[in-house]
Amino acid sequence: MRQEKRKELTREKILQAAKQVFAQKGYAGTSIAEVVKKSKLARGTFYLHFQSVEQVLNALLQEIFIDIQRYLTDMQVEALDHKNFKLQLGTLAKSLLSVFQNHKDTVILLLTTMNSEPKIRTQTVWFQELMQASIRVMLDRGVASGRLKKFDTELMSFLVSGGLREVLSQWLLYGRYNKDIEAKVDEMIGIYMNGVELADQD
Amino acid sequence: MRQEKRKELTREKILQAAKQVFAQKGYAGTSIAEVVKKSKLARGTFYLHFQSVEQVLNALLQEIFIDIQRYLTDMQVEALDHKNFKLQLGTLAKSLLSVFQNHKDTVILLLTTMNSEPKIRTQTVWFQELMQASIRVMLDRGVASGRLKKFDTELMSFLVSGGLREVLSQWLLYGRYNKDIEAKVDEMIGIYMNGVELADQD
Amino acid sequence: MRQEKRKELTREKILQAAKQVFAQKGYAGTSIAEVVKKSKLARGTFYLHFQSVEQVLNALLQEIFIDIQRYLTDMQVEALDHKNFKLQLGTLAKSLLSVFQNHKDTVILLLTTMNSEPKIRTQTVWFQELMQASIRVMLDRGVASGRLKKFDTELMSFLVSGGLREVLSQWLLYGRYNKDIEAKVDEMIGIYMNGVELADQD
Amino acid sequence: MRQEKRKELTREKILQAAKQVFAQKGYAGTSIAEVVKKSKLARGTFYLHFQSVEQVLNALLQEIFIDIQRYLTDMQVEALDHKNFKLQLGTLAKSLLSVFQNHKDTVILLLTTMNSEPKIRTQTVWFQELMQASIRVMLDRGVASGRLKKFDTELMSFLVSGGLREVLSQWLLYGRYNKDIEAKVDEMIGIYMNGVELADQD
DNA sequence: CATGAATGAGGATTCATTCAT
DNA sequence: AATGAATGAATCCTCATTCAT
Repeated sequence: MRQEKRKELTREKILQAAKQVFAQKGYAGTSIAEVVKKSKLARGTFYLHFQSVEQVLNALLQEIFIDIQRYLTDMQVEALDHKNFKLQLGTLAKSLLSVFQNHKDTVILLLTTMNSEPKIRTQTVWFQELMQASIRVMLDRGVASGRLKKFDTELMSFLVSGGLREVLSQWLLYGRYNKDIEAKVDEMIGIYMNGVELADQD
Repeated sequence: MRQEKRKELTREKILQAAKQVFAQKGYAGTSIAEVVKKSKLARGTFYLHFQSVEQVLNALLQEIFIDIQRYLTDMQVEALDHKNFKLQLGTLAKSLLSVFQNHKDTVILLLTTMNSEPKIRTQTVWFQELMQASIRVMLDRGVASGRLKKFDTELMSFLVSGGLREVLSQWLLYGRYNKDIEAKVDEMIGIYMNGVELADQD
Repeated sequence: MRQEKRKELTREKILQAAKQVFAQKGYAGTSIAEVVKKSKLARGTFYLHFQSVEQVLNALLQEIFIDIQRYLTDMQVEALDHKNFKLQLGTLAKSLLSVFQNHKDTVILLLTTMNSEPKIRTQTVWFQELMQASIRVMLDRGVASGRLKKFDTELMSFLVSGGLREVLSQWLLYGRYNKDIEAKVDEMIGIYMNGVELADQD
Repeated sequence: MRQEKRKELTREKILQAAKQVFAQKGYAGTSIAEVVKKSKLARGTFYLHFQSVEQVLNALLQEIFIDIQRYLTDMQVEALDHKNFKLQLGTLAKSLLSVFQNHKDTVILLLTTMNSEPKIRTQTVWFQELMQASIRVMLDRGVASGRLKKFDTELMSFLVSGGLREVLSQWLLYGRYNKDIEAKVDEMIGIYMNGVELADQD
């Protein structure tokens, strides 16, 4: 019983060490050797828990996956039941932000590995697809309920997920919007909802 | 003179070989050894032209850089001189697309290396920043001239560049929109200009 | 008492697992790790019974050693007491064969480890030496009793043991003589006794 | 041109180093690391010439293969053309011995790897098969020409090759017959030809 | 007695880089 | 300018062995 605990602890040490090395050198620049060194465990111990750096990355991403999925699922379900569409949207977006902030290191890892090397891509596409699917479902419901114009919701899901990703990068990677990120969310929603063109235009 | 020509030719062989290996294994998975092997040149020859894989990547990106910059500069300069704002925008966007298509392999390389490992990031941020700056300048002029609402043009530049990147990825990486990419561009502009919300909403 | 039984059972599990791995990968290719894995016991348990793969090999060979020795001893003792030398020889050889067949896996192990790597050689020479000594004793008695020509019985013991080993290999390793092995034994005796040359030769 | 020479020299260094390590530790006990160490070359250099210890073994065995094959082929061709069968046989056997003596180290290697681990076996069976086939052809011709009795020549080829191998082992591995090996060859032929049983036996 | 997590030495393999030709 | 053999550092990975439970 105690032994299992110890094993779990060692595994956690590896994950934490990997997270640090990933942050420093990036995923591609991370060797098992370095993770081992940072973890202060023996070389062989690594292989008792993982078979490759890839598997460690997976384990780290999995941690965030569940949280994200829960929030996105909630968004879909509730999104349509209320009158104030935009307000609702803002609330949900902000709670999603808090998930990201709780897993800040992992999200950075996700942002920097997404869409990169072919080998890694497979491990991160689920995130993109989950985001896009969630957004699209919301949009489809918006269209069906008459709140939104009829337009290509798939294209829109790409625009929104791409925009979100970029803003997220600016926030977590480059430290922009550190304080007023929530205000920016409302502004984003405004832009997507009503556009940037002045109405009295030809 | 003959020798210079020969040297240039060898350099080109390396670049072409590297492009192929990048496409197959991704940037991080590419070793000098493999580029050399694909180029059918001698190991030592590589070092007469480049000092690292990183430099090869740079050389490849540089090729596209000039073209992109020219187009973006054109966009800025001309964007305001005409009445039909949206039409103008579409035209410019489409010509930018053709640049991307001409350098398809390199753009894919750019898409998969952007925002990734710290070491590589430095070599690709210029692209993002150039795009965002260009977009922002256009938006600022639009605001100044009264065509666009007053809003955070920096935020908008992030949204647009992120959205564009995602659509570009879907197009070049995953083969979506292979035929109707131009139609989609107009749709994107429509969304950003007028939003997706139906006007008569409470 | 219960515990001793249990211990013996565990030891047997290890031996059986090792036998299988030996058959698959050969002695040199066998690691403790693999034996442990096949035995489904814990890594540490192995060391309670053996200290190395070498010791396991020894234990396996020992099993066959006693049986072989008994038969060979019998051969020596009885070989001279009867008139019909060749018939007697055949009978003894065939009973030896049945010993080999009962320990088929172990004999294969013996055949493939004999005369190989220096470290292993020491564990298998006893077999060769036992065989050769037994044969030689028989031959010496044959010479002494006037049944056999006077010749180098040591050399002959090498020829016979070598020949036997090869036929054994063909039988157990390569599946030849699966059915008529006993007939072949008589043929072998005939050859060694009377040679292959036609008598009326110059 | 000079460079090729150098490469060949390095290859030879590796082969010589390997030969020494094989002799000391046996094939199975030989690691690339040790061969490299003994050769005083860099670790990476090994891989420019061979991919595994197995390949080195092959290269060493190949050297002897050609010589052996030539002698054995000669034996077959000439064996029947002369009257004095036994004398002829002795002469050929002795010249084969000189081949073995010239490649003493490699023959020892061959003797200790033959019939051993499955992986290695494939690389040495050719030797056994070549020997047995050569012997059998000779025997078949002897039978056909009426010099030899009608018997199972395949079985006999096993007996002779096995016997030879054992005598060879005694000679090269254990240092027996260092001086009178040639006399022993004649004795062996005598035994195989005429048997050991005294003629006036029932 | 049995377990299995942890260890770290050692061997395999790759790779960027140098240098004599 | 081009070649490619050689280098050795760095990484990957396995294995025998220990030890607390």
